[in-house]
Amino acid sequence: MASLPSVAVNSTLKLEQDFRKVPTVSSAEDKNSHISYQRVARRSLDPRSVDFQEALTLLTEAPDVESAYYVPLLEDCIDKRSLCQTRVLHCHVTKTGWHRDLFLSTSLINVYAKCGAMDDAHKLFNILPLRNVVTWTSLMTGYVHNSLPELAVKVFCEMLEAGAYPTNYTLGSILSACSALASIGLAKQLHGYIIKYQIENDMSMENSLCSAYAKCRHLESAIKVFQRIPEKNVISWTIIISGCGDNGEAEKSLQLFVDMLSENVEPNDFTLTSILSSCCILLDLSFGKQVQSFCIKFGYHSNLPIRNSMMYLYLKCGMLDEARRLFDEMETVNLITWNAMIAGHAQMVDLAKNDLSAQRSGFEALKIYQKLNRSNLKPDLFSFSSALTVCSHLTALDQGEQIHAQTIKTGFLSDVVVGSSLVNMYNKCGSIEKGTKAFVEMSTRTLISWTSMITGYAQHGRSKEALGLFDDMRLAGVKPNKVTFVGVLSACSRAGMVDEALHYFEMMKNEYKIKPVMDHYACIIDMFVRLGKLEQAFEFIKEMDFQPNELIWSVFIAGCRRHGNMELGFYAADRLLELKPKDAEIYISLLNMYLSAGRFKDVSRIRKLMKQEKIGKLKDWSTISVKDKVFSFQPGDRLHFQSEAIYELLENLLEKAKGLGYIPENISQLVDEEDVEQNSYSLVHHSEKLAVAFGLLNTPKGASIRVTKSISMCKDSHSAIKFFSKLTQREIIVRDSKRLHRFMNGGCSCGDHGALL
DNA sequence: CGCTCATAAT
Repeated sequence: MASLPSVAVNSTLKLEQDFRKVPTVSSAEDKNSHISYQRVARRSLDPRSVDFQEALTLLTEAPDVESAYYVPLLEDCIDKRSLCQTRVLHCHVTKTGWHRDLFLSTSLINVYAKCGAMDDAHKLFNILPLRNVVTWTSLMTGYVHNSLPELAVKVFCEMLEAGAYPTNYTLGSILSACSALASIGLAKQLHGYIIKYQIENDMSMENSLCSAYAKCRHLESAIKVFQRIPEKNVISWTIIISGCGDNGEAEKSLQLFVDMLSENVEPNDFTLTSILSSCCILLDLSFGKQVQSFCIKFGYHSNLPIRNSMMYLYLKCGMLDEARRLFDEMETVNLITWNAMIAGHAQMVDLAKNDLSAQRSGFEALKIYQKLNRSNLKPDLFSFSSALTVCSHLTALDQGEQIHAQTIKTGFLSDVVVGSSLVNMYNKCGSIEKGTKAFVEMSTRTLISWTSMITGYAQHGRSKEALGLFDDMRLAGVKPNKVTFVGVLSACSRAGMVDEALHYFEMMKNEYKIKPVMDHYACIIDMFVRLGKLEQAFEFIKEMDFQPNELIWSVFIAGCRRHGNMELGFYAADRLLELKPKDAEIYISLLNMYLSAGRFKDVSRIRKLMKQEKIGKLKDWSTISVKDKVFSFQPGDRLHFQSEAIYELLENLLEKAKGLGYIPENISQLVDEEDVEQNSYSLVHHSEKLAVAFGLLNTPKGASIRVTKSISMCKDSHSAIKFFSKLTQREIIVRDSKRLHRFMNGGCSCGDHGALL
């Protein structure tokens, strides 16, 4: 090549100083003056030497410029993701006439795409007098990377119509659009093109094809493609490992990881995070720990995604302290770290409802969420939906409302998942009105949103609204699933709508081909039981395709007690005991049944069984949150600092309630013998009464009281709190292990069939 | 010449 023009030489001289600062210059590259100039030009873009504008000036003045000279400038635009600078460069290219160069135009499309400016990219594409397959592919890739896979497909079709032949690059790009769209039809078509156009077997493209099948949930096809890749690289393995994990074959993905190692393919950070994600699915901490040592061995120990995944694995396995240790050790964290911590603590609330420490981890989740807010990161839809889910479990309406406000401010409210979490939160916190409002204001609704609202109405005893919404949902073209039908059937059950219930039950089976599960039967049986139609309930139990479970018998027995059909009750009790239940609540309810029937032989039989089966004590506790602090109460609790005031208020209220017709029931039935010994009979109150009294004392007049309780409310507390709501003119919400109770003005939303014990 | 492949969470 001809010697460099004087101006360029000057710039070389100027830049040599910079070369001295940068020691890594390969002599091989220097032999080629072409590349050397590129290096110079690239160096010239270093902000320490010459700015971008100056580099452009150099190029303007330089003779014999080749299009490749622009490469460093193009790269600089990509590095900086600077749309502004890209436009300047584009102008320059146009002015100097280089825009006629296909290489440069294609590169510019690519740069615009990398800057996220697909409008500019496509405009430029439209005015090009000439296009080749690379130009088309660049535009398509731009759409894929900017999360517009539909448009990528559109461009692909236009390209075929224009008569251009796709290459392996084109197919690779469009296959990743296909992955994003998860469209199996498209995947198969593209696979067909590969064969039809005899596109050269290229490992990248085969990887993309494998990934597309996996993302379309056609794991078998993905595995076939994978097996046929002659030279599998680490990416091929990573695709199939994560594909198995995503498609319910987590064990298989662990096996593949082992296979990969035995074929001497070294995993990278992507592989290791994928495999840790599979460990999360399987809750396989021991495999996870082995992977952890791999991470150290291969030098990924401080890799953030890996640390996040490892931390999440500990969280998933319930080892919160270990996870916290990892969290504290991290010098850098990202939003995913925070979200994993929030979600990890949030799931604990779900796991064991009868465990106070699990409840505490819910509050810990909210604390972490608040810390995130004080950090330099901003919560996203994952943070919001997890935090809202926690609020719904904890009946923490105040915190939930604060988060609602934040979702509005940040614009995340429009997200369907956030919207659904919000609806769910309000409904679970006992505010069906706010839940409805949030639901109505959603711009789009998914199956989950509809189901959540239908279930909300059903839980609040608003059967008509629940069924009306179910019709709306079907009109909107959303297909109900089995969870939706649990909501629908429980709405019918609550309202005693026998014909409707049976109609929907048949609809579910015939029209939607959903096989009824235990919860569906439980709704129907509960309905007959509520109506006192025990024989019909019993017939239904006998007709079921499978053995009734503990829930079915419990519901049935509660009905037998209520309606005084003890013969059926005793029969059902024996069937229930055959299932060897582990739930203390079940035994207590049987004890109560035999006690009230005066069958003391059976009482001692049950007590003996409880010892045999090692059934622990009934763990009754309630929590209430006041001003962001959580207070928990146990039955007969006198340890609390406000004990005296609480008991005084309770006695006072109970006295007044008696005047209005409250009849205390023998609550000693529910308390274990030890407890009775420790406290005199009349002073033992169940935890929810104490929590409600505490709430009345510590919240402003007229404020709602929200309590969560570990087990079902008993009839006595239920009746008492109804009177409390009338006497104090307060709304009192108690979420127990089975139901939502909203007490207002002497009534309860559960329709008085809620107390099982 | 330039354009393609994969990861962590609700």
